[in-house]
Amino acid sequence: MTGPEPTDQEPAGARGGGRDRRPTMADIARHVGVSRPLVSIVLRGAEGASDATRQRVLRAAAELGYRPDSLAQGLRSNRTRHLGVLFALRRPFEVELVEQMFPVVERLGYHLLLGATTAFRGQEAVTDELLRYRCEGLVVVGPELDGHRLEPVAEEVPVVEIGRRVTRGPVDVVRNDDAFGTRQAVDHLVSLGHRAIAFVDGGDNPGAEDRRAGYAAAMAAHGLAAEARVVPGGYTEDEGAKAAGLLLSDRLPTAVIASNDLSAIGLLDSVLRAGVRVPHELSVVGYDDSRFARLPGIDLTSVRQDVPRMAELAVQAVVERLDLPPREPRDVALPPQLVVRGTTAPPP
Amino acid sequence: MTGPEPTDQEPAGARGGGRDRRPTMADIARHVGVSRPLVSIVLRGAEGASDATRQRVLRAAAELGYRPDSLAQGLRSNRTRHLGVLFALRRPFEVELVEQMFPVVERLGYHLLLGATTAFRGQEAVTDELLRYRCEGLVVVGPELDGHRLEPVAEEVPVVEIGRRVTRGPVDVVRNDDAFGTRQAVDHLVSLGHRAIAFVDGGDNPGAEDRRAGYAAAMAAHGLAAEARVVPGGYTEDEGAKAAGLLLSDRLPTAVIASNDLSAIGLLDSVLRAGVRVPHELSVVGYDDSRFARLPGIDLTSVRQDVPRMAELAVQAVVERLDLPPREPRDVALPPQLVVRGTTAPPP
DNA sequence: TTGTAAGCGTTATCAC
DNA sequence: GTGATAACGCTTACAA
Repeated sequence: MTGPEPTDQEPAGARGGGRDRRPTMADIARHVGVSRPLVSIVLRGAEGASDATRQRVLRAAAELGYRPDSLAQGLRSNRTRHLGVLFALRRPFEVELVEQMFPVVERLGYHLLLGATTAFRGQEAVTDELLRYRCEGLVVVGPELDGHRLEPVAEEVPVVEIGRRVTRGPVDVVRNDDAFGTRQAVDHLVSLGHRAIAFVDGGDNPGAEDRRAGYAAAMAAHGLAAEARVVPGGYTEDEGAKAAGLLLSDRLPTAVIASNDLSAIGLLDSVLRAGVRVPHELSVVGYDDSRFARLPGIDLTSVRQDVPRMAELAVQAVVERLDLPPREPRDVALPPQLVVRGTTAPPP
Repeated sequence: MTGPEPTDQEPAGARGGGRDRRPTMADIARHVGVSRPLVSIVLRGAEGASDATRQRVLRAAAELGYRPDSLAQGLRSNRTRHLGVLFALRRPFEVELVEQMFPVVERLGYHLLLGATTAFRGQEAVTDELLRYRCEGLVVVGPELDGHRLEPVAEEVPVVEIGRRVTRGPVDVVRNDDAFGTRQAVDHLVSLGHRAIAFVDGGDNPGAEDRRAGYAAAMAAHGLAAEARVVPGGYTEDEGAKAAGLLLSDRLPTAVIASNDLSAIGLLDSVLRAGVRVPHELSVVGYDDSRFARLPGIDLTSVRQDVPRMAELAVQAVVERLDLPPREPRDVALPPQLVVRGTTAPPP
């Protein structure tokens, strides 16, 4: 701890010269002349209060500027109605997924607590923080393969994984059919006349394994097993650029499928700088159909995942486990869709 | 409420067949054979416990898998040590800023509570949620101009605005010197030989007003007031594209400064599709130096804000108001820096 | 319909 | 150094 010594006293700031503490239900009760529980009933919208008192209580609450205390509510009722979501702030795909969760969570009567992993905080620390806040369920976007083990967490609260299954036990999984995605990419390229189609691997990132398998299977299905070529890579621009280096230094295929958009973009950059014309001499396909893929100047052919649907299914799965009796773990794989843009064309 | 009727009962899920409730301090106390407050002392690392009991308590806590309850802690101690941050999940610039806040907040002994505004939840709703959770301070990134009024909030907790001042009262502001940023852009273009330099406006978005003013002032300073031309726009790709339409349908300048990167990218797309060569026939400058600007295929000359420094200053300002006696509101404007890339060149 | 009593898990205050 | 007791703000019983 290098900063100012944290004092355990009441914070001084903002209370510019003896401001009142924030009003509680007791204040409202006193103000109206009823008991505290009655105020609670009214503010929760529960049954058991006359319309007359209801009016008076609500009026007083508004007057006093009352705001419910989520801490006290959660503590006492043993029900926070909060769902935690673990995701990486740097991954546009995951951020988009989280954004789509809000309306779903709201509709089911819950709230979303964001657990963002960053360069400074791994999945384990963030999970712990969410659980301290008594999240009732957890959605893990892009769970780490060798990282934090979620099994013990899944014993405590319902857990849903998005992107791939990493955890054994009663954990639901929502993902897209990654193998089908790369198969569509291969089909598309083959239909354009390509045969020498390389694949930039995604390492141990979410979905990467299936994308690789789908590529291999599709190549084999087209009788191109001998042409199949997997280059090591990852989900970042740097790794895509490195993969490009490997391809350039050896023999160049007529088409490359990258295991995600960022990697495709890094690869694009490298080959373009090396003087390779895209799509004239080399076709490139990405995966995710992220915001980047749609950018002018990139205009990347890519495989789109159904993000809103994934968000909806994931949240629903957690809530079901919360509100309904236990059931078998579910594993949903949504069909992705190839979006053809400017980086694919017939081979030279 | 259209979803399943929220039951107020205890959640059924995950407790697969009578799982134990999570252990509390009382459990540890019983396990070790000491009083509950003593356990509290040990776990908080406070003084007043012998090394012997300290060991035993810590061991028992680990054994039982104890996890502190933030709700109860916050409620009782009246000190959550949580700082809320309001930001838009869709704005890469704001996300980056938030990411940089984590280590700072941590270092000062606080935690960050993310309040993401989305298409579905505006600043007002999110602020309310953060305050219900007893955030002790609030960082507002890119405060809305005509939106939610923060004055009453600032009465309750310290508030810092990032990007521009919107709120009167004891609110600190951290921003970049937007006028200086666009001035650098103009200087750069003029030094390349440009005279017909247009500006795509940012509407009422954070910083837009000062960027426009800086543009106008710089043009005047170069004796180019007559050449100055402000086209209506915004901070999105769409608005940039629309602005491009306006420029194309009239007379094309030799250079354009867009009020942010996304708008510049939308503009780029439109002019490129119209057959205009960049930077040969038209130079383009953005603002923010976002991840997009650095992408190959975009390679946008842009104005960089010092994001980590802004994050640090903002957090420090809130914590100061929390821990230190009241002081005058502070308004810091950091100097941005022009980053020259491939979209600017001498005029034809 | 309303009020009383108790308790959620923790920390603060006091005795011993 | 340690333990009993009260309290944070709210909800859940149950009694009136």
